[in-house]
Amino acid sequence: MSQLERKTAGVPTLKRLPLYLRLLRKMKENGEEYASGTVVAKELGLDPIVVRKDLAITGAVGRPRLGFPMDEIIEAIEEFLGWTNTSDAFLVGVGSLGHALLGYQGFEQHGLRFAAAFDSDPDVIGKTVHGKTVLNIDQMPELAKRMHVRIGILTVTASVAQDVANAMIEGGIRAIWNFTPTTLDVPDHVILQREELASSLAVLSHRLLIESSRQP
Amino acid sequence: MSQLERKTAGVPTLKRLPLYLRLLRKMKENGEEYASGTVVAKELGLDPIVVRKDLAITGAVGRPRLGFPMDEIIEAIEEFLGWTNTSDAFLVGVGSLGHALLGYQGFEQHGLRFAAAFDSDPDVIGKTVHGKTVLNIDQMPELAKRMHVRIGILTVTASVAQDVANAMIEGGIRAIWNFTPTTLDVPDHVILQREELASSLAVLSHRLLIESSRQP
DNA sequence: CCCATAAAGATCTAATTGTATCGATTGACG
DNA sequence: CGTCAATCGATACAATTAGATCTTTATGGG
Ligand SMILES: NC(=O)c1ccc[n+]([C@@H]2O[C@H](COP(=O)([O-])OP(=O)(O)OC[C@H]3O[C@@H](n4cnc5c(N)ncnc54)[C@H](O)[C@@H]3O)[C@@H](O)[C@H]2O)c1
Ligand SMILES: NC(=O)c1ccc[n+]([C@@H]2O[C@H](COP(=O)([O-])OP(=O)(O)OC[C@H]3O[C@@H](n4cnc5c(N)ncnc54)[C@H](O)[C@@H]3O)[C@@H](O)[C@H]2O)c1
Repeated sequence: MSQLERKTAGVPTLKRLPLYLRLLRKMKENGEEYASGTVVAKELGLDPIVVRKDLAITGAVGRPRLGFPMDEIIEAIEEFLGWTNTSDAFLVGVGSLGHALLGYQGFEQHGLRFAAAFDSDPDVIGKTVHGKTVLNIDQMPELAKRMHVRIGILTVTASVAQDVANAMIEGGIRAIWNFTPTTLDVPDHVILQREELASSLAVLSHRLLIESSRQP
Repeated sequence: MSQLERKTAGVPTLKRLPLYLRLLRKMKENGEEYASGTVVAKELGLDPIVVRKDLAITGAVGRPRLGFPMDEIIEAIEEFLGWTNTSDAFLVGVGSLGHALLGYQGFEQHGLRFAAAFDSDPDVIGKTVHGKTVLNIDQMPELAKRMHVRIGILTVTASVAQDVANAMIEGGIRAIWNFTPTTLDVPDHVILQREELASSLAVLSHRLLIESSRQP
């Protein structure tokens, strides 16, 4: 128990932390010096107890009556998520989705920087997209090794997703953020994060169906 | 208990159902007539027991030794999710993300059709994006009412997300799929589904951090 | 200087989800 | 035609997570 340096948190907690972080940064900009779990909870529509427990896991200590010192709590969350030092990532597949992601400014605030983008389409290779020149996919594994890139973002056509994932792993990439609907087969030591739009849609559809049948 | 016609499922189950559906459709194309929970589980890297329980909730009945009849199980999942009749949806905010979503073919297989797209930018209004003409946002509430659209997809600039959501609700929209980082405040009867990229990234980052500290 | 109070922090309980076990059924095969 | 093996389906068990209660602490007002 005690030999583990860094506490490990449950997935629901991890998913809420970025929401706290975003709100806290905004509150800091407004000049607030302390943030209590209570106001954070109210602002985000969550239970105060959940918020307090989530914040506790990051190691931050709050002061009764005041809450958590703004700088400390922000630092603690960033530290806990590993967002203090921005990580380099490769994006592969500069189609419409890849295009959107490359242009999204929000990632830099979450410790992620696009070190390079790759594609296999000759029409796309060499083009500059949102300030990044698109490189040839063939160079990817070699470059990943040289730059010690650990995160790969997959936005290629579904049918080639496994091949590209293999190439990423060959290049030493240790975590793959998979936006394709393909179920990837990877070694144990590689972390997979699937971004499944269909799943979210399923939750929404089902809730809508339940609501509709309740009061038609 | 028994007066509820349709069973309600937990979120994790709902999120897995689309994965089953996609795989089952592919198996059907390959000419398979039955699908057992075991092979589905193996294919998707899940526990067979979980798959069986998930499939059971849809009401489908399987046959020992064979599995579930392909047509029945597919039908049962679609029915359960409300994907048998495609629903019309409005997409608001045809920026880079909205552009990508409009061009995504996958949604039609998940019971969702973009009835129309809207924006406020005069440079975008009137343009045709992936076969859809972009309309003026001012027309949205009125059109939503007339077409009885129940689903709204939010891909506008974060700062105007609440305003646009209000307009959607004014138009009678009952479920909002929110791709912006804004925490929306909506009446109880409106269903909110937030698509939070930062949350997924947090899970990935944290796992990477844990892995790295385990074997550096 | 003390008291009322808001908020953190610890401990417990309940619900949800995942995991395991066991029997029942049915088609395949010898 | 009978045995076998695979699979469903139900039930029981365990772990995780959400939610609730209670105590402690420190601050700000009187
Ligand atoms: N567009 C969306 O909104 C959306 C939503 C959810 C999921 N997805 C998934 O994301 C993926 C990409 O979607 P998209 O709409 O951007 O498709 P797209 O066709 O626009 O883009 C795919 C890109 O991948 C590139 N590519 C193909 N093979 C490659 C290879 N071997 N190496 C490198 N690059 C290669 C293509 O050149 C193209 O630029 C798809 O799997 C899709 O299912 C897209
Ligand atoms: N691009 C991404 O990859 C990405 C990822 C995650 C989240 N998001 C979020 O999605 C949203 C859209 O991102 P984007 O990159 O497409 O931004 P964008 O600026 O490219 O697009 C925003 C669009 O919204 C339109 N718009 C602005 N105000 C409007 C209004 N009042 N009514 C109707 N339309 C209006 C703009 O004209 C523009 O076309 C943002 O909130 C962003 O934070 C984007």
